[in-house]
Amino acid sequence: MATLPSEAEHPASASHSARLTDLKPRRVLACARCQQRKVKCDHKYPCATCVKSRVQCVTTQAPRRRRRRFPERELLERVRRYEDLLSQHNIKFDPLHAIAQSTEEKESSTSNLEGSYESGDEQPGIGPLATNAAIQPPTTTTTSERHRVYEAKPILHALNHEYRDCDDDDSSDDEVRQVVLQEAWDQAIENDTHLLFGWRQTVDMYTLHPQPVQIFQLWQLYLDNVNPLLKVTHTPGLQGRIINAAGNVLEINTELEALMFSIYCMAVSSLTEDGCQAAFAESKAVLSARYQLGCQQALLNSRFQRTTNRDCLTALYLYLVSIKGITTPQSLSSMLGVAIRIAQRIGIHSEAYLAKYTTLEAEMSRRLWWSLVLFDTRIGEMADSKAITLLPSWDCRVPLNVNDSDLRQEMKLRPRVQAKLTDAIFAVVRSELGDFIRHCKFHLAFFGPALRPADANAQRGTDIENSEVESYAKIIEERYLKFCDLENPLHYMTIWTTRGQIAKYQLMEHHFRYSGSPLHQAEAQRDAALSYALSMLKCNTELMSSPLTDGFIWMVYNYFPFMGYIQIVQHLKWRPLSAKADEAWRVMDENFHARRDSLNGKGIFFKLLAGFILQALTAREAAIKQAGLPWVTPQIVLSIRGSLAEIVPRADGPSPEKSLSGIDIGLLDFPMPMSSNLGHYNMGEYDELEFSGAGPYPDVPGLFPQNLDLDHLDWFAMDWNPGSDLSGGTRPKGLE
DNA sequence: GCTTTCGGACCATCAATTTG
DNA sequence: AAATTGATGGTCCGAAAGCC
Repeated sequence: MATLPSEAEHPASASHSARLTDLKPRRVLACARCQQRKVKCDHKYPCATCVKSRVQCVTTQAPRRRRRRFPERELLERVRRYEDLLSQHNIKFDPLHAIAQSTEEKESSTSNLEGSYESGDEQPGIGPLATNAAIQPPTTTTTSERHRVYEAKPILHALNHEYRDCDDDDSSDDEVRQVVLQEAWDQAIENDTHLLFGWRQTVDMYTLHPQPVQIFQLWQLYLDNVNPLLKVTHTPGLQGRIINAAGNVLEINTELEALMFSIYCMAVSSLTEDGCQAAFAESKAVLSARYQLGCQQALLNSRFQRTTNRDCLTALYLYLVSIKGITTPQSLSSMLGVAIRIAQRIGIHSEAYLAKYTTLEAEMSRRLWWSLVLFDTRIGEMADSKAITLLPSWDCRVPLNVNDSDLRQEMKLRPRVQAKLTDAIFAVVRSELGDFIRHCKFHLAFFGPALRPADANAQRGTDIENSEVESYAKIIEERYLKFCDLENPLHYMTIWTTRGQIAKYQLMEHHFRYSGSPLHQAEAQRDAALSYALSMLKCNTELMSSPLTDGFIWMVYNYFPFMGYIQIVQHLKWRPLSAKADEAWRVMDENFHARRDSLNGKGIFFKLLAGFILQALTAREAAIKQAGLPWVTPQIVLSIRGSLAEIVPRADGPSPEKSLSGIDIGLLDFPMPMSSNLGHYNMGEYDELEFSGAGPYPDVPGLFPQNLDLDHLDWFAMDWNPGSDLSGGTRPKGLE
């Protein structure tokens, strides 16, 4: 006999009205895998069957009970047909659909007004290529003269036009041909979607959706915590579609469904563990697993690998952002490569293609492209990717600094940028900074040497006074940051993220000038490098410690000021008692303190960070001993000592080797595997100090017992997100 | 011999309909 | 309003197939 969960266990299973069902938590169904396998499920998380099989258990919830199909729709259809016949034969009658008709007409004439749906479920696809209606004649091209337009010449076009008149440049032929070709491929190869996420499972998608109330909760969280930073969805257009979809999760088109699940994923990932429990009475792990499975399935159903639909690509992008905490940067970077390739196939990287779309579509595509590229760049840094996309090899313009409400479906021309402070300020400023950086000499030297101007090498070092980044920093401050309000969370994020990024780029530019250069760095120049590093940490501390960034903290975790730490520690080793040393220790302490929750006092990354800082500490101890000065323990050392005591139980036996600071050196002794992740980032003269063998303190034997090999340290790959599984010490192997 | 797959029996739920 | 009906949805037994 089938054994359903008892009523006591699942109060919602008692008979009551549908409205009550909506308010009460729905009963827990068999997990997705047991449903699929049709085997008994104990309805726990994880369930016994999944535990036994050692697979991820994904809980599902019963959806609102489907209303019984009402035959009225069929009757109305008949009435409509008979009315049509009456109309055709000029027979007078009282039309039942007078109201409906006028509503439809009104909708079609005003469908482009602000607040109207960008595209309903039943409307044609909204992707740039999915709808011809969205294509504008190229005469309205928005390409400005100051931008060169790069348009890849389609080889098919060239082949077909070889024997035609030069004037006969009918690009519509090409488009038709392209569509026909794609259809042919679609027919020839029915199913290749399993290549990335495996085969589609038989799990019913609607069981993975949350209740409508929760859908709106998640949507609101997304609007509060995610959308202000990424701006890859158009709120006035999307909101209506989500409201519609939430009312009937059984009939959502696959692309919108993927987008909804990716929004759920992002909303959950923007929450703290406690916040998630408070809002949804479930752990982040459980909800994330459910929505990630839903998103994967919806993406598979949308055949995302061959998609031309922007919703689908946006969903893939948001999904990838949301899984950052549970993937290695290497895997994520590979997946982002897929997303970038899809974006390029759609053409959103190119103004020549974007000119063919409506203003709204083109603008949203630009936002998506930039967001994708900037995320790919960061993950590429972490994964030590040799190929990054942030290069001057494409011409998609920076998104306009306009509000969502300034972008309307019917617009023919780009809206005029009037306000400095729009709801897209964060996305715009970081894209502008990215646009500037991708053309910088130092950036090209590190990431795109082949694209560097021929004289760039000669220029290095000779124009020391002429810092590209410094000049641009002033422009950004004048153009945007000075208008920002430090009380406004989004502005606060914009100010400190931008300044932190600029400090990082100044540091990189500094090393571009001096790395391998015959010019010797004066102390003042080294101090400048230190001040950039300190600035990186200070900006990061502002972001980490302010309550204003609570909702945006998921983004802050993406930018650990790794280079800043390296620079500071190197400086402190080189000049342990310099004038700025005390400030450097204080700044590190403040950042460490702000980061403490995310480090959580445990995990391999904490040990790495502690071991790294210990290098500077050891140099300080030696210098103080030598100078005969009194020892004052930096605050950060006390914090590390406290955290270490928590994570490493004191073993009995001979007392371990201790430094002046009281830190057990042995506790931080671990092998250093890992690939060279700083290969592209030369530390300049510090390399000399670090690896020459003699070191800066040749007369102090055994100075660096924990001398971490900075050139082989996987710092970029560290994930400081407390929600990350990786921070628990499960990776990398060999360090546990 | 163990595991997986899946047809379909069985049961719960609840909107619609009927009854009193 | 209560009882009844019947469509729909969820569970999981157990036979059959697959795998080692």
